[in-house]
Amino acid sequence: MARVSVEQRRRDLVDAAFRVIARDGIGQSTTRAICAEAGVHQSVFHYSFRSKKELFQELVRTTVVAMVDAALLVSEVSHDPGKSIRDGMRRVWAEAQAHPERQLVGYELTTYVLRDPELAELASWQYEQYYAQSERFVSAIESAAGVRWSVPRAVLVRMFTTAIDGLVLSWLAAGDTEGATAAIDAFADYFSSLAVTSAR
Amino acid sequence: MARVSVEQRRRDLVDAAFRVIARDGIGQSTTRAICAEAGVHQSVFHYSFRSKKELFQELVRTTVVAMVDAALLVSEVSHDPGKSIRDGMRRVWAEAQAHPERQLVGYELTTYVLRDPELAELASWQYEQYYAQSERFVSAIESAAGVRWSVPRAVLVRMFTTAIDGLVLSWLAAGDTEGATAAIDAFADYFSSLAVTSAR
DNA sequence: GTCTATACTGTGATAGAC
DNA sequence: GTCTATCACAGTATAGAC
Repeated sequence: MARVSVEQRRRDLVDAAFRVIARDGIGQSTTRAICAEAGVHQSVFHYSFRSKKELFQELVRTTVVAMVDAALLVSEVSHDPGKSIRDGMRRVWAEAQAHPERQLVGYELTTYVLRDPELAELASWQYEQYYAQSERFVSAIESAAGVRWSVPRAVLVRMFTTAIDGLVLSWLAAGDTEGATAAIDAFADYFSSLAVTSAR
Repeated sequence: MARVSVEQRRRDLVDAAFRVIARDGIGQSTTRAICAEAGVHQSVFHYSFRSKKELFQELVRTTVVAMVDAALLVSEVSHDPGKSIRDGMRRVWAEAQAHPERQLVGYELTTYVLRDPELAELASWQYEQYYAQSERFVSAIESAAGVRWSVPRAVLVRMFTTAIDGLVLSWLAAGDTEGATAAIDAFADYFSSLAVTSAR
């Protein structure tokens, strides 16, 4: 094995850990399995990270950032708020369908960190990232379409995020693509109906 | 230890497993921890269940039934559809706040069984139970208030279930009670607005 | 800096004495 | 039916040779 920096080793192991969890689940993400996936000896683990917990902190951060980046393309917002919302939700929905394992990893990491007092703050951080991404999207629509909302923006953001998060989880579990898609569109119609032309 | 039937032993171990997971998380639910919680020796496990997986099958079934039973009291439906929906959502929300560990166990079991091909069908069964319970509630409102809905009933049921499921998960993670409550009420307003007087 | 070897504990599961 | 003892292996972590 080539000599690489500790920083690179840590990135390699975090990437390997994600692949192991995506493929086999968080219950199988042992230090041995992660090192095997990264192609290094198991003892490499403990001079790259002080503990398994330390790797998981980095793993949650990088995974959530990757999920958020993949989710919403604010650039695709138009003057039509209804179309923007529907397109945005469908885009996120298509992304989730394209990478279901990544979504499942997200839920596994949430429940995992909630069980460890030292990691639990990562769960709230994770959902704050989701809300922030939704808020950027909602704000972009406000600007592009010149609208406000008939509910507080924070409430809309919460409902928007919840609708997607809840539908993806239920779709992973129940596997009912048509029902989930119908619900996505119905939610999009509702959120669109909350837009009111801004009095200027 | 008193001699008890194998059926009783299985029930005891399933109950103990639930308590272990509720307290310490699914990652700590080893056969040893479960037997210690039940007050029996570890070797008791394997003449009550053929494997750990067999216990988990029973655990998922009993836990989901208990969650569904605790959720919605259909009896409290009135002639006012808006009030019925808001009260129903608040009741489920209060139940979730009263027993957050039980909710978390629900999410842990979902992701757990999704990772095991032999157990994965339990995840779809779980969400079918949720939908069925929501559907009973929606149907009760239809009858009591004499209304229909401006979207297909199945779509309303899906949105209703998703709103609660998603809000509980985000509340467990982010811990924002006020925000979640505001979103609950906003969703309730929306679902109420879907009621239309039945043409008879 | 890297890897081998290994410590030590925890894991599901089983055999066999009582 | 119950319990002790134990298996075979997987878990995190470390010491020390190179």
